Amino acid sequence: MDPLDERSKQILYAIIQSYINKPDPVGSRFVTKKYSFGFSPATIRNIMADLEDMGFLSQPHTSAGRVPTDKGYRFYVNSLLGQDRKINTSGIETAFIDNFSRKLDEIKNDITGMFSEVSNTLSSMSNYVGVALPPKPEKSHFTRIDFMKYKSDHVVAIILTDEGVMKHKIIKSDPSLSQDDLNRIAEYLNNEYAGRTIDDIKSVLIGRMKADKMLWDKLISRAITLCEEILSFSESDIYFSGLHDVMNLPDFSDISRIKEISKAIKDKHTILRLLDALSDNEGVQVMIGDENPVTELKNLSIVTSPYKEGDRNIGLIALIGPTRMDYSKAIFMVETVAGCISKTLKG
Amino acid sequence: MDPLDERSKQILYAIIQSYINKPDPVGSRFVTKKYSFGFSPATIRNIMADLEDMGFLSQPHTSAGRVPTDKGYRFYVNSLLGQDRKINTSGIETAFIDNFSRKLDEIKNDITGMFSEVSNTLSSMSNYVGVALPPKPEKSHFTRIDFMKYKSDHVVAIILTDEGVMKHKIIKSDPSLSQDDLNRIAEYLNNEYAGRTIDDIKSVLIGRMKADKMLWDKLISRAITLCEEILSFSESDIYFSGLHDVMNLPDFSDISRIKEISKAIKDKHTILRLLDALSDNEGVQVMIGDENPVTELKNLSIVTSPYKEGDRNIGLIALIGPTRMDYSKAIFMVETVAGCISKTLKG
DNA sequence: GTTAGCACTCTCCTTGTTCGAGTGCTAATA
DNA sequence: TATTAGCACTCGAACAAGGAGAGTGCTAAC
Repeated sequence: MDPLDERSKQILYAIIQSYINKPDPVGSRFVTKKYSFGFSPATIRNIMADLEDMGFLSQPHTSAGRVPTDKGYRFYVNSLLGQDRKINTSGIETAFIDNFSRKLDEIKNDITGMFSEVSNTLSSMSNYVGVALPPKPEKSHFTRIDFMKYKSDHVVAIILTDEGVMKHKIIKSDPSLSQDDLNRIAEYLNNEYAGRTIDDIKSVLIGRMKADKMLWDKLISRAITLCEEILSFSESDIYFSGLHDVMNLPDFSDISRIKEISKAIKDKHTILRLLDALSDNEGVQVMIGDENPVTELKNLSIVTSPYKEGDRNIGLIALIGPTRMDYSKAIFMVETVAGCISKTLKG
Repeated sequence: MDPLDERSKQILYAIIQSYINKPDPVGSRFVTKKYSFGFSPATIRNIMADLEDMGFLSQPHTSAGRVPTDKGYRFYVNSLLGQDRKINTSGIETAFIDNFSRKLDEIKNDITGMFSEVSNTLSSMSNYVGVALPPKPEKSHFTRIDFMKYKSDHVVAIILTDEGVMKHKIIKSDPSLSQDDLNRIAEYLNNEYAGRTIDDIKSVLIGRMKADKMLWDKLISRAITLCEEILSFSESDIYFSGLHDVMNLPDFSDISRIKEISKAIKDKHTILRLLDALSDNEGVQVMIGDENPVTELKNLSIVTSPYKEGDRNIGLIALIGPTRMDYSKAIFMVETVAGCISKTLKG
């Protein structure tokens, strides 16, 4: 299957690592000097030519060195993912991670603050764009709901979930609903449905509530209308940060590349959909350049990992950067930060 | 006071308008051609040299045309602000404004959505960075508070205000406080303090609550602790948008300029403080380049206007762009959008 | 299979040149 | 006295030419 012999692999690996380290096309002479393979430049040249034929490398122009292709990065990432990543080789200090973990714990009651902190940390540590998707309310366990009357013909609904995710919503409602009525509806919901996921409640239980109608008559029918509106959440939140830092990377010294990435994160919907689709998979995932289904991201790479509550994936974080990404560091960071979040949500 | 004669003013005005329209240094020949003042280029040159001596214009290099200085723009803006702006000269269609106004009305119950819509509209219409500051909760009128017990040792507090701004907060609390206790505290607060501004409650009433202590004994003392924590809001929200669109302006064709503006809006705190300081002033305000107290904004201009609820300024919107801004359009937009918001909040 | 040697290619940088736009100054003009 | 025409001058943008440097592919020798 894999037509690469060991030597070619080592050289390819070395070239990619060197290029990630410094974005200059890598020449045969450089390889022999920097890494002591014990071959002359001419030999390396032959191998490099082969690697180019196989699509792992490419030449910007005839007399330049070689540059990895997406396929080359894929090889590199695959061998990284095959390695044992328990050892921190990313250059990120463990003290920093501990510190971050402690900080998360302090602010875990403020889900907004927590996830903006997460994306900030991701980006500032990596110099790539940090992305954080908070737990989706639909997948969370319903803990409690409360209603408040507001301005006679509106109702404020507040939903609490296990992870502390809270949604509030102001809804126009029948003015004849009194605060007492609302309290009764809330009590009913809290008693009957606590512990279920919102998705459950939405799909299955609204049907059942309709069946309960005989019990509660017209109050319940109003409650149903209310709930249907409340449980239809608008699009999830998503936190980005680090566009500014990314501009300092040599990969984005060209203004059109900045426009590219800024366009990609500008319309959140696209990325949201993409990440949503990934959120059920396990472990770190890497999408390199062209592998990306979204046009706007064809020149970028995404490293992403879900985080868990117990054994359910409930959300996701990611790093977006140039295809010439420090994948080793990015993978380590994303894995570590996801681990911190899972730990915080558990504790 | 003003050493400019009418003729010089007209020429200066024309030069600035031309430069705003197209960022090429304006030469004497061009002025004579484009605007028919009836003088030869030589005469115009003399006047331009005078204007340069007075600091209204500057030359990028000896043989280039002239470019407005900050002082020049200030002259331009002052004469704009002196004009009657009731007439829409900005090229923005009234149909669009009506549409926007209607849209605002639809989503006025969702303060987050509303203000992100505001900043989006500002930016997409102008191609500058749109900024929106939602009403500060501290200045809002307290309408209602509610508490919910959460995970035995936490309390969720929800505060509603007149403008519908709602803050929720999860607070660690004494586990012995029962939901009943919480309800009684809430009832007390709702009865006693509805209608006051949060600032009021914070500064004056917490003192009074302490005096009430005899009445309610230890429950109230707990309530006080709770309230103190609840009413200390974190920094206000601020919505930015349009960094992406700004990149298409010729003023930001240089990457370092993009970094500049992106840095400026990256740390929200600075701009927040700046705008906060302006929010008590009446009407549109323009800060041009150097006039700006914040270093990061020395090369940018800000056009801003407060919006009202009744006759109180409760929040603020702004446009940030290059000093070569279409001030006429920007002023019109900011004024109009602020008007729409005020109208929506009233209705 | 590996290596040395060599001609070749391509980019980057520097230098020189031209062209055009626009200026400032001076002397002539109304 | 204000305005204008004329002219020499300056500067930047655009283009061309040439050399340096890095790296390649190919061939023949080891």
